[in-house]
Amino acid sequence: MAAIIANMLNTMNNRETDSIDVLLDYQSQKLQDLIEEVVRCCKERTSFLSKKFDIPEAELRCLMLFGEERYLTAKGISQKLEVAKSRVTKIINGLVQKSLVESIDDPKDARIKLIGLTSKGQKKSRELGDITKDLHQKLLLELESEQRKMVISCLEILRASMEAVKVQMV
Amino acid sequence: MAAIIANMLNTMNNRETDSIDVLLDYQSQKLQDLIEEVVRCCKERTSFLSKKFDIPEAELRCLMLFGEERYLTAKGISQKLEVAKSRVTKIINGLVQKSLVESIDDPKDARIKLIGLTSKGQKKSRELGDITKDLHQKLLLELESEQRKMVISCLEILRASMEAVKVQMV
DNA sequence: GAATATTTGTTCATGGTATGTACTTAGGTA
DNA sequence: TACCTAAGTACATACCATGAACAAATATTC
Repeated sequence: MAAIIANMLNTMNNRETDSIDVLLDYQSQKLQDLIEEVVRCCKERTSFLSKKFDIPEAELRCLMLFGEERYLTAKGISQKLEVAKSRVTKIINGLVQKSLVESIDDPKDARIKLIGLTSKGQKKSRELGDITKDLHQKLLLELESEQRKMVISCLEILRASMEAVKVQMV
Repeated sequence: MAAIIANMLNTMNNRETDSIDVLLDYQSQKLQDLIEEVVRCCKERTSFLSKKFDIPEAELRCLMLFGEERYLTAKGISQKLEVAKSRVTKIINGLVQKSLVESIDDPKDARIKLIGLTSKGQKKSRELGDITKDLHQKLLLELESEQRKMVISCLEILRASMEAVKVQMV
């Protein structure tokens, strides 16, 4: 069906009155399907890692937040993860119970708890980061050098357009 | 920081011994970030629609399954949605309570219930589909004609590569 | 044709994701 | 000191999703 339309479009050579609309219809459907599949594939990946490590997805996400920073606060984590503060409490509790993270009192402000990775947590975090990086490198190695650059710049264009549409949506 | 590395890479002209690895490192990080942002943007969109229609995301997804088909079975929905059968029961219950969907007994097989959209459900489904289509068209209209084709073919390449990596992962 | 197996859908227990409100405690400010 | 704001927690609620156990109907096999 899609092939038929594609052929139609080719033979029409994009010169007819509504061929532009037909083309746009076809392309937007294609775009929708492709994005959906990419998203699905990412969801599969995170779910796979969650099962592999036997750690809930939200906790994994939290674990990956400690990039260079030694300590994070619950509030900071809440902002980076884009979830409510109360959600962070639960996530941290899970990680503390697994001894991946520990919280100490801020010496200057007793309201604040500093959350830091334990050595076990650091190991897991590094391991997880390595797997993710490896996965993306493998993905790039599927491509020719020129394709890599093109795919990345196309994603950049796509992201910018999505942002632009989001803004004008309101 | 990324800009520094990018400049470094340009001046090196990709000829040094490890420049390929450095480039790959840079590109894989970039790829990871871009994909993450695209995924986040999609999640925002579905969450936005769910709030706008006051219908849970899973139910919206289900609503969009009735493309041309008059009736779907719970099993069919389960496969299309890629969720457990028991989940479908809940989703259908929600949609029935909102009078968006109704289930009738299959005349040939008493085990099977045929799920079909009510007229209200058809309206919602069409409305939802129109919004989604409009969104993707707006996105494409942000781009030049040539860019559109390129972004779509790049997404196709990306999807294929993700699939290839997934397969070799096991 | 009766016994057995399979298919369809439901219920229930469980666990993960996420929010918002109310609350406690601690710091800042007037 | 009295008041306000900030940080974190507890709790109620709702949604997402699975798997096991089950009931009813249909298929298969002998």
